[in-house]
Amino acid sequence: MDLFVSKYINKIDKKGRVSLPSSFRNVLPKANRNEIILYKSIKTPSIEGCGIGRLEEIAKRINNLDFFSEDYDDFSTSIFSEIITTNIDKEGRFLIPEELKLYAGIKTEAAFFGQGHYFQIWEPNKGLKNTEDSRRRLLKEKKSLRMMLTQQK
Amino acid sequence: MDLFVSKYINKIDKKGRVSLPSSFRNVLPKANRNEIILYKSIKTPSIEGCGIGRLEEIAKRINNLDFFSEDYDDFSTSIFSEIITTNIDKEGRFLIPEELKLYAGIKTEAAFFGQGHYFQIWEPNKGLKNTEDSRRRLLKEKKSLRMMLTQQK
DNA sequence: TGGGATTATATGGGCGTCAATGGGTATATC
DNA sequence: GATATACCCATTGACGCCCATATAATCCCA
Repeated sequence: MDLFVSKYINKIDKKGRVSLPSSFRNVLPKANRNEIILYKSIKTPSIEGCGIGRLEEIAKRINNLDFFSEDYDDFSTSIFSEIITTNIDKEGRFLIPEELKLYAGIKTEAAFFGQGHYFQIWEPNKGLKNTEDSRRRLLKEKKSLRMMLTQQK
Repeated sequence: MDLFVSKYINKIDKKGRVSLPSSFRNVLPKANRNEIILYKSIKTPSIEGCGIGRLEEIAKRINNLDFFSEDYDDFSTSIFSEIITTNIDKEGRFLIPEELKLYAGIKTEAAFFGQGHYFQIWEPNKGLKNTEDSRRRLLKEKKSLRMMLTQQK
């Protein structure tokens, strides 16, 4: 499985360490299994994360923008300076930077939600509520959801 | 990781020394890990820096501008003639030239912002405000910051 | 197939190393 | 000699590495 799926709630210890769920670790490429990137989610009070391979793709994309445009600086600043790389120790744990914990309201526990090619980290209660809300919103759009799920090809 | 990412705020001591963040030092090629170049940012009151290897890349960027335009001379002059090389000591610290400190309004603390292939040094408050402004511009103009971050391939 | 043995995961804690910072002193530049 | 800069050493706190334990999952064999 090469996608981040399922959800897990792990504890943050006194040193601030938290285990990246084992199944998430296995999604990371063997070459860079000890480093991930984290950044503030744009739409929600949560942290998003993924392997560093993605960072190179992002860099490439930004490089294609006009270097002397204002957009270039805006993207470059909003992305590169806001992305945080963090190391995963031998036991599969990492540190969530204080600023990101504040942003997500995380204190003693972190809820990991697989999102396919990336994952989100939430304060557990907020995360669960967000899941319910998402589902509720989807069901309201019953028709389109059914189409999406059952449509062939 | 071969990109400048994240942000750090370091102190400038009485002698004017400031630590280049460890993760930034690691981006510099092992061959020239004790030397960086600094220059005034064209668009913002900040200092930009990178390894000396990037000089060629900067030259290329400028060359892509219309040679006969006013911009060409302006960029060429304001960047190349203003580039300053500075050495990094054994502890990873360097001196920010007085002229550049003045330009950026830096006094006792320097904020380092990763920008991918280069980095910026700001007076901390100005730098943080700039980050907010950048993000606000992107979101308001619906430029797809989210796409940039999550898009596949 | 049941139950003990082995392995993996999440978690806790000790300790050495490194990064950031401060300061003394030698060397150099003028 | 005065100022600036590089090298050396010291301190502090954070982080990485190592080891240990508990619980859960898996395996293995009679």
